[in-house]
Amino acid sequence: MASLPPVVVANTVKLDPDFRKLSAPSLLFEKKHYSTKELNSLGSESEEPVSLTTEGNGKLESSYYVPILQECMHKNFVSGVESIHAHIIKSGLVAELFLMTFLVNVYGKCGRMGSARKVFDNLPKRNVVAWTSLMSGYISNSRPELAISIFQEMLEAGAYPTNYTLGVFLNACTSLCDFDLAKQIHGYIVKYDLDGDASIGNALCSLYSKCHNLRMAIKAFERIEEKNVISWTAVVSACGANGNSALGMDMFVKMLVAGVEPNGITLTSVLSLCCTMQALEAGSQIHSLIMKLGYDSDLPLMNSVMYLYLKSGCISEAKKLFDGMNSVSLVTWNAMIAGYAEMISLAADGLSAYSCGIEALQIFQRMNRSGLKPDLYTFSSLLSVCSSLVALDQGEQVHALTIKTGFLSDVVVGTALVNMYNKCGSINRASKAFLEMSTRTLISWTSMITALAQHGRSEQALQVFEDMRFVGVKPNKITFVGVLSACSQAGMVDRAFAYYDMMKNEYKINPVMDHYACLIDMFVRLNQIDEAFDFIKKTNLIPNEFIWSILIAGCRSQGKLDLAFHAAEQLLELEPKDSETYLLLLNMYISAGRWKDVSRVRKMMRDVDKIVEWSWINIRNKVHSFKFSSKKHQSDEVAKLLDDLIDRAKPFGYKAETDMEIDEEEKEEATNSAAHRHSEKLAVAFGLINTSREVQIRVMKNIGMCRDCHNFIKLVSVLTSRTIIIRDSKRLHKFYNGHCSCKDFGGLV
DNA sequence: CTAGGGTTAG
Repeated sequence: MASLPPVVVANTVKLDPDFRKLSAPSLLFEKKHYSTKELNSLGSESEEPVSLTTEGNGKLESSYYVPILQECMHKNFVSGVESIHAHIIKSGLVAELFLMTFLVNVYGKCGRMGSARKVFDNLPKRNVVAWTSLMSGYISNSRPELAISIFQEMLEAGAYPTNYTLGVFLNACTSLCDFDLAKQIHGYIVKYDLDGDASIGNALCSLYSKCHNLRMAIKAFERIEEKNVISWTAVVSACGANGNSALGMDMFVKMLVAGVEPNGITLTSVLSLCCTMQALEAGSQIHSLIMKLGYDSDLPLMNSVMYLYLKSGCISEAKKLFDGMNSVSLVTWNAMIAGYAEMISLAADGLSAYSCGIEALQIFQRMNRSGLKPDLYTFSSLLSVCSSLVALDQGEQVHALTIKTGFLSDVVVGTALVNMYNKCGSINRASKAFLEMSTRTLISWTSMITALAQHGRSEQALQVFEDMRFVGVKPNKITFVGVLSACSQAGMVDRAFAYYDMMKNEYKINPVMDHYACLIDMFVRLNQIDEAFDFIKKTNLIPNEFIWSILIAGCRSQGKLDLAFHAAEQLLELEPKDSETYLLLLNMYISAGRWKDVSRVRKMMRDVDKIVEWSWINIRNKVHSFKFSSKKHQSDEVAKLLDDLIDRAKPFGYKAETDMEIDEEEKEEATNSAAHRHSEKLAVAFGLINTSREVQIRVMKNIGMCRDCHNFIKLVSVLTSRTIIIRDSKRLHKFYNGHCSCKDFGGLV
């Protein structure tokens, strides 16, 4: 459905400017509550709903059916609705306008638009509420374009829209992101001064929220004369959706002060704010409020509470909620899987990260056994877990499942697949997954560009970037990080600056630290340290920790130690929060024998959380983890293989460097066993022993690799003729035939 | 009777 011609609304069809008078009377019937048992008995064939019949000739009036239908709708009990519909026909009530109009609404809410349309077509008399219900049904069943054409049909039939109809129409525009169409109606609304109405104002608020105009969304909210709970909810979620959670919280507090009681939907929106703000304290207060207001059986709401606890690391709280739910939905399972997937990156050490990932995969298996079918959210979380664990085998299984369930064609799933293969070190399969996608978003393109750049395929990365521009997709700042890092890897200075200018001038994107880091990294790779410092001076750049680390690595590999120590002092002044940074400095001072500085850095390190070094390797669906350990703690087989490899590496010029983080008294032992101690060496050796020749070794490490291990693994790839992939906290290293895909500039410690 | 919500890839 293309956009509505502008004349239709404003001129051709006459609208009653005072249509607020036309709005329907309020609810005529009191709500009545039925137990689940009663409702279930309605669905069964054998039992007649005689219990509902009271007196007279056994004929029910339409007023009996409305609250029951409402209850069925609320519980999404579709067969109950159908059963009641059958009774309505039997009772000869099909001519009851109010009842049949309500049924249109109920069928729409239950996702049965075919039935809704049938009831609508057989209405004794069409009315604006039925038209509006039909529109609303199509919107909530993901066919907003049909809502627009129903609106046109309605106008052509000569019916007047009400404030509700215009609100619903705006919602259709919001779902379609058809802001031009919305503008036409908005013009009409402004002309007749209708934006003080809640139905219209609420819809305007959501509309502006969807087009990322928070200022206008708030303005629309403020213009509503009688703000109701929906208005407040709309503005709270508008703040959340546009990255201003704190303002959303303020709004929620204002709502409470104004004496408007939040409902389940409001509380869900507020919890989502707590989630993004990591506000566990506020979140648990909301949890109490939920219990107090009696919303503790609202499943979507409890899903949000559970997700907040998961994201805040309160696993036991989340599990308690999960186990306490008497029914769970797909969203519940998805939230659990996503929660554990998220925890991987927050985990303090390798082992707990790994167990979070395994937990996520096991939850998925339990979900499968419970008979629920996964959806795109399930798949994107699962693929992210496989990426984090560098679990190619499991990733392939998930890939197979996406084909089986038909979700492979989903753009989010396709992109997640590209990332999974990339992070598992298989750029070829990542490219294949990308090429097989039927539609691609900016994020898909950016993922592919970044993946190619990470694997050192700069020309291909830039080609994909040009293809992306050719098909009319507008790059953003993250795309340019990928582009600039491709140029940096290949040392293409001219092209790097051409793209840098393109970013600033053609796309009006202001450079951020990551862009500067790429350019500085490029100079460093070309051994142009002075140019790097010139660039910093020229742009008045205040380097961050990451940029200083790049500069230090460059100075060291060029033997410009004075400059390296100068940079190191600058870095120390930033008081890094990251113990890896201190390790780099410590390592430098140790190798220079500057023991005074060593103890100074050690003192500073005490205030920083110490990182435990971990590596793990996934072999035949089983994960083996290794930590920094001395020779006597290793298995004989691993120690023997490492000894052998070190001996064979020596003729190629390998010399074990002094270990980095050791105590003075350990210094003596360290020199001899340094090469044995780092976890990635142990994991690689274990992998070599336990896999066949054609299998690639995939190791994951929680902090950056050191230079010694990097040199050593390069030689191992020659000595054993194997491909070895190590993904550390900074990047992916793919070792093959004595070379690494990072071209030795992986920000090595 | 018609409006507002949760899990989402770089």
